[in-house]
Amino acid sequence: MDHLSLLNESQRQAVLHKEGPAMIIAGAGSGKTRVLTFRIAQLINQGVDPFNILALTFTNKAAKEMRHRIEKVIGNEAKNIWMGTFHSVFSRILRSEAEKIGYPRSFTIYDTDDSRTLIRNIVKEMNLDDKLYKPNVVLGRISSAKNKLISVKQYLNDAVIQADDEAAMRPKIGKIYEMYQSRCFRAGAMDFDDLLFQTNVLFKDHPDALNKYQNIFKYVMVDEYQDTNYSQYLITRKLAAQNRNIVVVGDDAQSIYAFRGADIQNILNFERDYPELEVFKLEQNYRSTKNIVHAANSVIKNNQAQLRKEVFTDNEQGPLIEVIKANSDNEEGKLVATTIFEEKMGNHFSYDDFAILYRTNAQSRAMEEALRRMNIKYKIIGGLSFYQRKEIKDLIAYLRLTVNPNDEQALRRVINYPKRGIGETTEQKLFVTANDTNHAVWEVVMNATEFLGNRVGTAIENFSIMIRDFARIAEHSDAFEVAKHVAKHSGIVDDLYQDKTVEGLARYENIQELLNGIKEYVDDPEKEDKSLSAFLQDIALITDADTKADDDGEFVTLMTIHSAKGLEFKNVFIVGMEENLFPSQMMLNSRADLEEERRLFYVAITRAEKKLYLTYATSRYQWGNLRACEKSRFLDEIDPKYINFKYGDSGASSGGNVFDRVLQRKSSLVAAPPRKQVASNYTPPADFKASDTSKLAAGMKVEHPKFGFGVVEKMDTQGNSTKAIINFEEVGEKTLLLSFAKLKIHD
DNA sequence: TGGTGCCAGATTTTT
DNA sequence: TCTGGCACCA
Repeated sequence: MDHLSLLNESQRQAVLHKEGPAMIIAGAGSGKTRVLTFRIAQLINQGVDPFNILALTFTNKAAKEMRHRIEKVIGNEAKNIWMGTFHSVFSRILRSEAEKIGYPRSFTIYDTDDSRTLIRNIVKEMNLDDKLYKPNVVLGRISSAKNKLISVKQYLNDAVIQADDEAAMRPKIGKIYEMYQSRCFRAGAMDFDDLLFQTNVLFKDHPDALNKYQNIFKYVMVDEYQDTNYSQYLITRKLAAQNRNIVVVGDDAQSIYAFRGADIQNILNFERDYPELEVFKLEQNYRSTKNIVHAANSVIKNNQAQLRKEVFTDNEQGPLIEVIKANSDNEEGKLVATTIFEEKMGNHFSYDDFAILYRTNAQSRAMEEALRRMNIKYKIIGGLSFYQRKEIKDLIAYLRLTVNPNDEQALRRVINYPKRGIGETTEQKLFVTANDTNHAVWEVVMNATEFLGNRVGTAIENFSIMIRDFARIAEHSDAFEVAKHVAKHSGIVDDLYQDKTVEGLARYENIQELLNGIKEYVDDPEKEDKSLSAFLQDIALITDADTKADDDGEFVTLMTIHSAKGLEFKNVFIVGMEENLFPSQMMLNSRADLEEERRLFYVAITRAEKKLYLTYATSRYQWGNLRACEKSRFLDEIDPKYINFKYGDSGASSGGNVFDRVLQRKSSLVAAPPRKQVASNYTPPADFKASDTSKLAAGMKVEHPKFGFGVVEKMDTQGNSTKAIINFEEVGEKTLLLSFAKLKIHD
């Protein structure tokens, strides 16, 4: 095996480990992914069937990357490995076993927004104080119960939990949990936590199913083990119970998801469950310079709770870590942007070599502005994801309803969008009737005239006829065909045509973009199931962090530290190194919280290969107010011999007093140009009629009911979908999907 | 029923 | 600053 020569001794031992339980403690940058990939390749080379290997990762991205790397070593067989996040692998399994636990095969996956709205509704229906029962608080409580595998029944019967809720003045949470769970069940929906919870239920109540998967997954591997919660821990324990071939990889110093129920206890549980366990420690860092590794070590030393491990490196010393002080968040952005520009020019870096990491998504704004001003291309990972935009959620809601008409949240979302005269009162009546008569809401919807009388009844029944019509199409068409039909006939597109503001145009384009995305999904030869239902399952678990980077051009990457885990960059900026921001003020209440925050800082530092910059500002806008900031305690925890201090240049003018900054802001506000509305002035003529676009070609002049006149620049045909890139007189270049856009050809 | 306008609360991180 | 919820009116 020639690839074994690429490994150091402890890596090699870990790779060669074949049978039995093992734990790999892998320090940051110690070649963990390489060890995992090689081990899988090694197993397959030794005759293990890829279908018998289950590899669980933390993000879809990590899974995809690992698959690629294995493919490089062993070729196409890599496709057959079961690899993915806990959520995606087990939703796939639940999908085929759904009936066993009483859910429909095409169950809906509720995202956090759906869960929150449902809870808000329940709180309202129960006449509880919504100031006390805030959706986020309630959901958090329910979620952590589920992650600890506490069912509704157990929750209600547990004296300690009940006392806890009472002490918090929220005694009704158990009741809400009960309602919430039964509503989800009736809607044929699972939330994120249910995907794990119900997998446990399936394995507990159906030994035959458990047995089946125990026999499939002869070799189980778990990456980022320190971030698993109890529910996940139990799933892996059950799956590995028969063959005991389980290998977990983790680093307690990088545990940053306790807020989501991750429990370091799982590492200790693991040692208890498998006394015959072998432990491998990977301590040599291949990623970063000595300065960075030592600085990271000096930070993590401040944590009391940690497994003993000494990360070291043979890499060069490298430059000192720069600490940069700015007078405001905007100046911080400016300093970061200019530094990136100068470094790139001076050292022949690509923009891909830079990442800006922050604690909260809100901080991206100042950075974006500065980068834009300097014409530096950037890409934001995370934040408000594409699938969270209103118009996208609307169309998705129609699609969800098409697949699963019991989906309550989807129904609420679109029953009166676009407006069809079904108001809030009627909507309430629908749900009350359903509850009173013990019917599914969808039953009531289909027979609305019977329950609610003729006037509104007809409107509702028409709506239901439309949805059933969609469902009929979905039976024999792929996801793209259905989506295209739904976009047109639901009235969403027409509704967006009405809106001529910049935002309106953007929304319209987003719908196009979604359709393009579905088209790509359907054309992807690796996807076996092209049904709408499969597509919906897929996107429910995709986050923005997973979407592939835009192929062309180089970009500076912006993201939260959480999403940066597992990644590495030559140059890293950690911005907003301020008290109450990083560490976050929500994390200052307990030692455990503060230590998690410190581990987060450790993760951030160890993303850097060559050079690390830490920046902070002495004032910052928050909720529209300027606030003074103090530099983070974390800066003082780094051994100063690894640091070089630098100050923002504009400090000389005024000393950076907060009040001066206010004045400066005010004057710059006055000077700022008025916001412009780049709406198109074009209004389509009353007799606008779309032409047959089958012979459309570059150079032709066209008219679009929303964008006005334009010239076709380029046609782009892929499979049976054709896109036209059109340069419009008023709104510039747009890419339109021909099967969808209404165009009139002028010759 | 639907539109407007005011007020309060939000920012921690993600599957 | 921005958003979403709610009250009030047509």
